[in-house]
Amino acid sequence: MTELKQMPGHLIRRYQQIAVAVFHRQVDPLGLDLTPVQFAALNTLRVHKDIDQATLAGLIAYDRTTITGVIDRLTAKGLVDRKISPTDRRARVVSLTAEGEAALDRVMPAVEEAQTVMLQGLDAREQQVFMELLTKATEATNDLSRAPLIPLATPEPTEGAE
Amino acid sequence: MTELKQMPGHLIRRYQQIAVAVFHRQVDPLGLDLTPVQFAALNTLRVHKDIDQATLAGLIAYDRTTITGVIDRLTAKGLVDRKISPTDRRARVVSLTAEGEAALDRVMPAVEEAQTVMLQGLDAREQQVFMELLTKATEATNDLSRAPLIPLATPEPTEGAE
DNA sequence: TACTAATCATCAGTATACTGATTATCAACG
DNA sequence: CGTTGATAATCAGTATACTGATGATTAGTA
Repeated sequence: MTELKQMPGHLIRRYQQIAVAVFHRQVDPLGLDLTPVQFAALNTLRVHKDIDQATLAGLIAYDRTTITGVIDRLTAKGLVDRKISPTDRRARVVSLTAEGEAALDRVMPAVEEAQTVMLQGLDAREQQVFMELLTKATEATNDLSRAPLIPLATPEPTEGAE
Repeated sequence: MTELKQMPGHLIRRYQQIAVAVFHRQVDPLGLDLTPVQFAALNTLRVHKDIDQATLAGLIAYDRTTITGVIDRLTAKGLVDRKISPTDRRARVVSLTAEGEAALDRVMPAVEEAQTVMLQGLDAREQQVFMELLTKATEATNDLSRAPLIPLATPEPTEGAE
């Protein structure tokens, strides 16, 4: 496998660059000045209210260091609010502002369209297979990343199945 | 598709981060101080001798701006040589040094192992399907990137095809 | 309680990637 | 030959990502 174009790592890097370009192509015309990472943070904060930065990082597989800057910028834009946790003074609890909520509503359709564009080379069946295999490959190697995905602890741990 | 984990863009970003981590896990112990992008450049320069930076960028789908820094660092390490093109004084012709060649030889097995690790969650059949679909999806969206893959002009242009 | 280990956020430094601008050079054309 | 447009490389500025370190705080424990 000395051929670069046959290496998964190389293809993934290229595809990620394309994903970012497609995101901006869809989102920038809205004039919202959001990046893919910033969108992911906003989207997650709508579902999980009042979580600290470390938890947020785990939910989206960010590096803890990276998220400091991301939240800095989202705060500067007034889209999120960051304050010291009342239960742990080390932690910073992040939450969406009303502006953040509105921005998320506006950007959502564009982001969904971007996902469609990303997969435009594949037919419906291929898209499904691709997403399944990508999910499977990612889950199997999740722990090899410095910033693994860390789901919230589920209240009821299902025995046997994980 | 409001679920982040179902968005191809999000999964691709995660998988790319994993790819980088796996690369370093395999390569760093060799003490070579190479990044995935630097490896791709070296690997391509072995196949294509004496090409300028713009051509190299096209062959690996780099941004022209990015490659300036990459070649800077590879030059500083003594792995590549950069000189003004004898036929076009705007262009810089890049070539592997003997040290670059040796580094590439040393790092190659580690990089190949990294590709295997990346795909460890998939069986042989799934790996093949995944790579095919990833290649197809990437090719279909190549032109949406600021840094598309630009193959070398083939000597014989196939008629009919665009 | 005092000590130690762990955790949260942040900082410093480096390496991709991007946008947009600039300089040097080349190509094309009248 | 001179002007115009395109191209190669680079620079300035911003945003991820990473490594490794630090300060503040919490948790665990003797």
